[in-house]
Amino acid sequence: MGGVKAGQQSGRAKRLPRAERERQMTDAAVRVFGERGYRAASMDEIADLAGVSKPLVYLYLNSKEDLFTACIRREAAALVAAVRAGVRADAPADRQLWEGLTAFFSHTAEHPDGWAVLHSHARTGGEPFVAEVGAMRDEIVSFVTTLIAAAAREAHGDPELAEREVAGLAQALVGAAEALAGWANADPSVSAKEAATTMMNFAWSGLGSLMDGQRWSDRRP
Amino acid sequence: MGGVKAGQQSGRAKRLPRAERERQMTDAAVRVFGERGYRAASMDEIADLAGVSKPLVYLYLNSKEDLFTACIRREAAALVAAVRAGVRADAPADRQLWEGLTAFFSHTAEHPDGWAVLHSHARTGGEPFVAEVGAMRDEIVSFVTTLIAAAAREAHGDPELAEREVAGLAQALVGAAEALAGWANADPSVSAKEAATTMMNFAWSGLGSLMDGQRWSDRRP
Amino acid sequence: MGGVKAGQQSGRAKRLPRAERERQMTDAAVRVFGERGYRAASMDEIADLAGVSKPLVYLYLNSKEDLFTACIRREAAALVAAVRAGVRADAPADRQLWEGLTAFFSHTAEHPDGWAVLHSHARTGGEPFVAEVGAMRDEIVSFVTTLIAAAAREAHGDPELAEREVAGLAQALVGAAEALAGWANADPSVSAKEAATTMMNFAWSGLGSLMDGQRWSDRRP
Amino acid sequence: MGGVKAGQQSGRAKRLPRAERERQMTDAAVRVFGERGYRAASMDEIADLAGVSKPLVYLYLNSKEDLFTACIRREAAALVAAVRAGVRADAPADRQLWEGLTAFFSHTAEHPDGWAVLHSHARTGGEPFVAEVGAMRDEIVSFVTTLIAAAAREAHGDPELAEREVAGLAQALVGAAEALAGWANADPSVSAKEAATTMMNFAWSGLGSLMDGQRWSDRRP
DNA sequence: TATGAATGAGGGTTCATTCAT
DNA sequence: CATGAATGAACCCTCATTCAT
Repeated sequence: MGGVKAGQQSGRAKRLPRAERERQMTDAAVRVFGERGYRAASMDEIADLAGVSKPLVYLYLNSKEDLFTACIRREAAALVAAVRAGVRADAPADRQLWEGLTAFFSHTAEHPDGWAVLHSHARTGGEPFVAEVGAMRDEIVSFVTTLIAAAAREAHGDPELAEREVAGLAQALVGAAEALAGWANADPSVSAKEAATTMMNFAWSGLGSLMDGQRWSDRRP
Repeated sequence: MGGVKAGQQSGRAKRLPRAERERQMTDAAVRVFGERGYRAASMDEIADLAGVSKPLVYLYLNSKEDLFTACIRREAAALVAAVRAGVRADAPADRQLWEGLTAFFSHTAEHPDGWAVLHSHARTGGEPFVAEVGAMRDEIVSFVTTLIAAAAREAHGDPELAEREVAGLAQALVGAAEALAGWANADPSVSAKEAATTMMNFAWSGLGSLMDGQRWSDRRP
Repeated sequence: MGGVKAGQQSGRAKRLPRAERERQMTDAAVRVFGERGYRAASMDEIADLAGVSKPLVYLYLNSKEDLFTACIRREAAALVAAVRAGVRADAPADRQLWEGLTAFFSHTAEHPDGWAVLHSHARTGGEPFVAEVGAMRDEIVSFVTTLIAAAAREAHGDPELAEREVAGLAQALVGAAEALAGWANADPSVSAKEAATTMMNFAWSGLGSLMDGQRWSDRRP
Repeated sequence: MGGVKAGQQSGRAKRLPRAERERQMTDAAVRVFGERGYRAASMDEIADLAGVSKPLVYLYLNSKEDLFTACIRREAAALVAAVRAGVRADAPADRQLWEGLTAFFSHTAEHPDGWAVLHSHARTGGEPFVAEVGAMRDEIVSFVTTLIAAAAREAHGDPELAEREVAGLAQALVGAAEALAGWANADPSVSAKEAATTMMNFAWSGLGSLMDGQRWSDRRP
């Protein structure tokens, strides 16, 4: 069943500059952490997959915790960069949101292990990792919030959204996107664009209604 | 560091009927699994917190895997029951949805460890556990889907929602609700009703627009 | 694979006189010890197969070691009794030996677990058990020795067998018989009489030659 | 009680090449398995006697089962090699048999733990081990059979031994030899040559009679 | 007579980590 | 730069045995 293939454990590894070796190791680590989770991953498997000996991993990356942190940082940075790169700053806000979502779904689909590290595993490994991934989430939430505010100004001039309301909305939005990412990645026939469009359909008109001052009420007219 | 306080490890545990001991053990297990995750949880800590010796845990619950499965089943059943109990079947669909969401947010807020087991940990522990929570999730998704369909019929007669579209929407909705649960539980000042209302505001009008045939489009008019 | 079927673990066991309960337990113990060996056998399985609770086993048989000892004693006594019963004291010595062998092969074939306890397991469980089964072996060896001596007197008047020589012969004889028992029991088409006849063919003429003073020599004529 | 003296458990073990450490470990394992049996032996004791930590044993030998199998293989190979080395191929068949027996008794006397592993313990540890020793036993039986056949041709031209008869004889012979080995090893005053001679006296003339067509019969003339 | 409830002790196995070369 | 050799600590699990009814 799902297994990580063995690395090239052929004798002595060729000498390489440190930066590249570190990249190899982090690559391997992301794969193993992504497939197994933090606790279930073993440094043995990581070193083996990277094609180096365990002491070298410790020499460069210091400890399992540090290695995992490095994975989180790298994958988070890559995801944020991908989203940023996918957005044209001069486009209208809704278009920017759609582009960002598309980039998000594309990137997570192409880097499932990295996404698993961020989404599934970093949140179950205890405080230090949660904080690490929280930083990225905040960055994305803030980006989305900016877009929503921009859209609100574009379309309505005076958005009647309280700050607390926005916070909840952002959580819901990001959570919905994350769930959709899982769904889209599990079914290869779902493209990133399709997922992004579903999100827009789901969220955009709701946001619009909110900005128009409409609220759902449990008291019927 | 988050820690579970030690149980009464004083001498021999008082004799109790099996059913009650089993409940104690499962209680402890939910707490430890919820705080640490499946792999990081130790049977020693669970036994200690339950105030019994490890062999008794094994005698009654058989293995770590079985114990975790038992936790998942119990917490899933409790959550589903809470949601069902919170809904008045004769209310309008949107009201039912709001009631269900309120019950959902209430229950997860009152049972954070159980919710962590279901939401965070069961999904990272490998196939058997994923299947176990999947069943619950399906049950909830199906419940939500029914409500949406009912609302669509009530309000629009002829919902133009393709099946694939509904699948994506359900994922997004449930994902949003789960994310909101995390947010609401982290901030005690957010009540379950507030979270439910946020969800309704976010989702209900969007669903309405969809049912009216409106779609977001990346081509501007 | 080889497994011991579960006993009647139906609720509370009926009250029985102690002697019979002890027999049930020893029966079960012989079966489990025979199949698994001393260390691998578990008191749980024995109690279960006997259809009683574990404390009762301890109440009657005291400990695992005592229980195993009781098994050895019982099976050894049964085997010796079977061999004695199979021999007519007024027959010629060779006939007596054949009858004894036949009884031996019959009994071991009919009680494979008991035989396994004596032959395979009692000898690997450390000093106390070895001594126990050694007593039986000595008894049989002494019986055989008597027969050989009788035969020698019958046929030759003056047996030229040194005592040490007899000791080695007896070991070889009994070892051969034990090995044949394993062979015969493994193949159901081999009857006890056939095995006994093989033994006689193998051993009797050799003994005869010895008693006639013939010896094998490594110096060729 | 028979005990294995503690190894040098002082601090960190000196660095040694893997092959040598493996040999040390297997040596220790043979001793402990030989004295205690498979189940009763503990990896702790083996590691301690080998003067290394338990993880190293697992790193090199993989598991208790694999370690036991390695012991069986090594001791079986050594025994077979010793017997082969003791036999001059150009000697007459009976002389060859005597030489083989002498080598057999010598080797088992010098390696009592190895012999205990093969004879006593490998046969009670379940299928995998039984198969492993079975191979060796077959090799020896086949060797002996060849010798008997050769002797038969040398002396009698036309041996009238049915195949089934030979099978039984081989079992008896090997069983007798094994029993004699136990007897000889228990009494240090019995030399290997003496044991071998006893076997020849016991078996050779009997075989000769058989090949001459004589059979024991339970019907007296 | 008989048992359900409970445990101390130990066994096999794995893992993150370090030392010495 | 890179590794083979080595381990302390912990974990899951089982077992013989006892206590209280």
